[in-house]
Amino acid sequence: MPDVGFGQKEVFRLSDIRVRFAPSPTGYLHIGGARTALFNFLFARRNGGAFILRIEDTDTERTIKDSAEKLMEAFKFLGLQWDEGPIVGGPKGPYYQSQRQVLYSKYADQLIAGGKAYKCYCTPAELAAEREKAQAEHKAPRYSGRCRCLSPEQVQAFEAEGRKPVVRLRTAETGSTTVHDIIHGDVTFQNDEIADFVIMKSDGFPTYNYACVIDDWQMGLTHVLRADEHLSNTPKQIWIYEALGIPMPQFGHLPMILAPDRSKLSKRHGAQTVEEFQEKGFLPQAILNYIALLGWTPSDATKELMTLDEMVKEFSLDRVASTPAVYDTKKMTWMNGQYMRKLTADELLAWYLKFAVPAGLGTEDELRGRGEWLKKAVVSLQERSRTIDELVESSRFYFGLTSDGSAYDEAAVRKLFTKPGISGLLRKGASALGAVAEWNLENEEKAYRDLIESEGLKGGDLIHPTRLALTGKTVGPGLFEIVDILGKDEAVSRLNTAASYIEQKGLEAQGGSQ
RNA sequence: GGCCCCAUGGUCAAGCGGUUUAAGACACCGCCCUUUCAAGGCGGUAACACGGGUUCGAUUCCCGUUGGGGCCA
Repeated sequence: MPDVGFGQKEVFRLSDIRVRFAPSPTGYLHIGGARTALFNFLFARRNGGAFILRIEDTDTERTIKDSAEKLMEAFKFLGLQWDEGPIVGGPKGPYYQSQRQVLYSKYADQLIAGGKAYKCYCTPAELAAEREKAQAEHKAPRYSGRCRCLSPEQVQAFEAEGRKPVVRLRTAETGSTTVHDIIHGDVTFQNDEIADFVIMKSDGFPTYNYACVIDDWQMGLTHVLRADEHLSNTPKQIWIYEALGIPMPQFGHLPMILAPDRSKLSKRHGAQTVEEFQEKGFLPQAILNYIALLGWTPSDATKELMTLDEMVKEFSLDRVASTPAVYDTKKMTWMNGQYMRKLTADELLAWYLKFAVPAGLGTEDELRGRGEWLKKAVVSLQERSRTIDELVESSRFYFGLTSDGSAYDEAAVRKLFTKPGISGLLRKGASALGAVAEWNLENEEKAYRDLIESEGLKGGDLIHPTRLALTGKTVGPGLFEIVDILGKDEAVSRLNTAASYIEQKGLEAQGGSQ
């Protein structure tokens, strides 16, 4: 690569960079696709280029209704904004392949007229027979090329039979085709493996490889960064570029993201789409940060926590790995926790509200009406939650406990509510709190500490049962924080309720022998 | 089946021929802090798939084997 990297030429090229993400609308956006999109996005932003979104919806059988919209919603959620594509438009549209049919036909006709492609009338049955024969001979299944030179009479005969032709590209039987890949280096394929492949199907729709080339060219792409699974398709695409005599982009095949069982991501692997992680209460910045690290490392590999802006500044293709990565939800969950802790109280509350309403904790208006109180409650759980979902679940006790005792953790009841004298102690706690004149954290804690001292107890002897009485659980925020947020009346009431429950059930007698 | 890609701890991953007694993170296990749980701090267990070369010297380069993945149908 001579004279690259100096002077105006390089500067001009950098600002000219155009990349794309081109999903098929056949389902949700899984994290592999999201990662490919992210790398394209980062590469474009880093170099001041354009990031294009194109929907590859020519395979009408596999296209799932609304999934293009779902896909775009996932992009919106992640904050990956495309510069050209559906909704935003752009100079190279339309950005749905289904609306670009005339282009595919036009250039197919041009290829046929130029002798670079031809119509093939072979039936699926005939092709299957050929393929079986090849397999039996342990050869690559390869089209024989027998429709290459049909006479006008033969064509007429086939047409009369009502056969619908496909269009095949004429390829060479000898020699080789090399992909100059940014990630993998040169990868060479023998031409006899390629054969005359189909570019237009008998139903008039283009094949993936063909439509992809036409669009990548027409949209002026400089780089094609896509998943490794397409590396084997690339020599065919190169043949199309050459047959058309059009400029080729640079290719970069990104390592795949694999499921924990090391196979390709698919439905049976559980949570793996952006939508699913979104529903589980993952933050977009955590998802982005985590998937960025799958196949890429910043120059300081020990600095893992990065904002999108930082990633943009740091991104470079030569730090992209060529090895596939298995994703690990545990690490992503940890990272999500890290990001949750960085949120301001208001941001956290906003996220909380989105999840608390569907979780049945109240209507949006009701929750908003609890304003500052709710914010304090949510913040008290911030350091203890790794997802928004966890945050919401762990907040339930603030809204009330059922009075029949089912709110109390069973194992904890056996351990803490069976101590002789515990109900009386809880009632004393209730009185102590009830007597606090000015309700603030210091006074509440002092009242309780005084009680502990006068009873000759260790702190935990009273604190643990109190936590259980107040929250039904043994884990949670600091006790006095809980007391303070609950408020005097509620705290007193819950303590007395617990005491009554213990008395009614005769729990203390059960623990008497301890 | 043919072709292609890949190979450092359970996972991500640094390393790009000697500076390595092989970073760091997650997970796991201890300890500290502590009213619980988290968070935080400290420490620990754990890896260069195998076999040949090349080289004064290979985790790093080449070949093969094995394993994993993908594409074609």
